[in-house]
Amino acid sequence: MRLARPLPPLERGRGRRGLCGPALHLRQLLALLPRPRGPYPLRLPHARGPPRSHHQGAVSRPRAAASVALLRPPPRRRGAAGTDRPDGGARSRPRPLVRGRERTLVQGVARARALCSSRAAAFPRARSGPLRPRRATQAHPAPLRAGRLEREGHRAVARGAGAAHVRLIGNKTKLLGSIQRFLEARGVHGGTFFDVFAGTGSVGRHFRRLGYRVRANDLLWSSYVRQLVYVGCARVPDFSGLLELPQVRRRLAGRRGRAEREALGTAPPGQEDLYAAVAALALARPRRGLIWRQYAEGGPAGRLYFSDENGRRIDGAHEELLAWRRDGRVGQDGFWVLLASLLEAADRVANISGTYGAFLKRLQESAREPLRLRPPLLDLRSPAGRVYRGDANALVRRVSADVLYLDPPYNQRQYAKNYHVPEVLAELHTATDLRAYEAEIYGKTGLRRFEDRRSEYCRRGGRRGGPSPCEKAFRDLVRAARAEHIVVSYSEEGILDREAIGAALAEAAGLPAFDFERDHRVISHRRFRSDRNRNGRVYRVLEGRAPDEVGEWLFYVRKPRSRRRASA
DNA sequence: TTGCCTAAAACCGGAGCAAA
DNA sequence: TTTGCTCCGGTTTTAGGCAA
Repeated sequence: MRLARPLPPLERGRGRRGLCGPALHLRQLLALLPRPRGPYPLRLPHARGPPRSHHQGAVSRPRAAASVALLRPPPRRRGAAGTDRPDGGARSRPRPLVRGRERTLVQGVARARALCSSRAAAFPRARSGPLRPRRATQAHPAPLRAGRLEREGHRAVARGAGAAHVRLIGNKTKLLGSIQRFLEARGVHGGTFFDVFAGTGSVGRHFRRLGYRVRANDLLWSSYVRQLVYVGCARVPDFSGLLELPQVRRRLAGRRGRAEREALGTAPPGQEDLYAAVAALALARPRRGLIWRQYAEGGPAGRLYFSDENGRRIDGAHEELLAWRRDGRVGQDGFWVLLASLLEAADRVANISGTYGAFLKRLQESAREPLRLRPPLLDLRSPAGRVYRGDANALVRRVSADVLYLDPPYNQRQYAKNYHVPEVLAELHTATDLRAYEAEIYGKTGLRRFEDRRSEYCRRGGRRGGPSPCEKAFRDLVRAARAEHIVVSYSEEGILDREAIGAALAEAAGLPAFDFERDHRVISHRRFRSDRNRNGRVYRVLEGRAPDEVGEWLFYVRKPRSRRRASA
């Protein structure tokens, strides 16, 4: 595992991004499922934002509206699921919409018609069973869907033995294939790929599988730990020192140990020790530690993020893992792998409804399930990447790359505070004074201040017509970037508007203006909406779009060598 | 077709800040 | 001092996935 040198203390401000998703509920880890390629991008949740007065577009409105109308699915017959809903059958699949040079309008229309007419065949209902691999280079991009996993998502995975699982937040898009094609259409086929707001790291892992040398960064510990494992891990850590401990051997040889090991399934060649280590950790003696006290049922804080038993088991496993590291029984690599396994297991039994912004008042069924650790699915065939945990704007000045991928936060939610529980679990090993650390936990939901993990990209601000903190940070980042190819993924509903992003990229590349026709794409999908229409509430409908339709933007710019030197 | 379960965005109230 | 806006913390709802 190649670990980048830890960064100096983080300055307050720019470049923060939580799990981006996305997501601890960790936006994530699907890219490591056993398939060679496949677009499974994940996004962060939206926050409410002020209405946009108009839909800024590089394509004329009549043309866009025509495209949207043609891409709308045919009306569904009554009797099908959801057809009598006031939203007119919201269960219909989202409609892919790609504009621009890779597909002409005529081609797009023809494809849209084909898609609509063959929708049922193209997107059969998900069902359990073997998952079919999907190539990222397939002719049709995967449909985008709001806030849901595809078949390979958590439910299916959770049922499969030994598979990595994580509930995702905000994964409203499936963009990996689109990003890959977007780059390939511009002649980019390899080199170093820097995902500076990595979140779950799904994009970085995807490009790692394609042979890129990936650099991944995020500010959150919970994201960092996973990326050390899924992006930075080059080989299976050595657990021989742990497995020769008499108590560990006894534990694994016992009835529960054998059952636990069996439940994990067959280990891939060379990973038998990893599976045994995970089983040993899963059987750690439960303890009443910080997680139980602060976040579990029965704990004195009264926060219902975990059941009583799971809270104690998380504490027991965490404390045992720390002891193993302290005694030299596991090395740093092994520590990260086991910690990632624990983080994912805890996430699966968290009593929440998507984010950790609030716990549910009663334990939901999944939270009553016993904590189950699973070995992370390591990608050992692709080149290992480097992982950072730091300020994006500072880091792009230090780390050069062929491709810089930017997927900054685009809403006003600070992710550290929406995913504080996994963040606490992930960073707890860094606390030198546990009592002082615990004393800083406050509020109904057990937040920590996380001042060092606030992101300028979540700040709208900018009254009186001036640029927002978000826009300032973005302009600074692309100006300072030391990369030839810059790709930006951003939500249509985000803080930045299209013109601001284009202007910043043009300025960074020394262009008079950004060429939206050539280097900008919109991928359309359906917005997830949990609220019904009530009390006269009016939901924003973007101009030229169907109700609940929202787009994901892709931007590209090539930075000439002179600008890269100048910005360094 | 039914019904359970989950996701994740919206709601709401309050604090803080800057302009008028 | 008032007004209007952003930001934050806490909570809930329900569309849609999925299994039976």
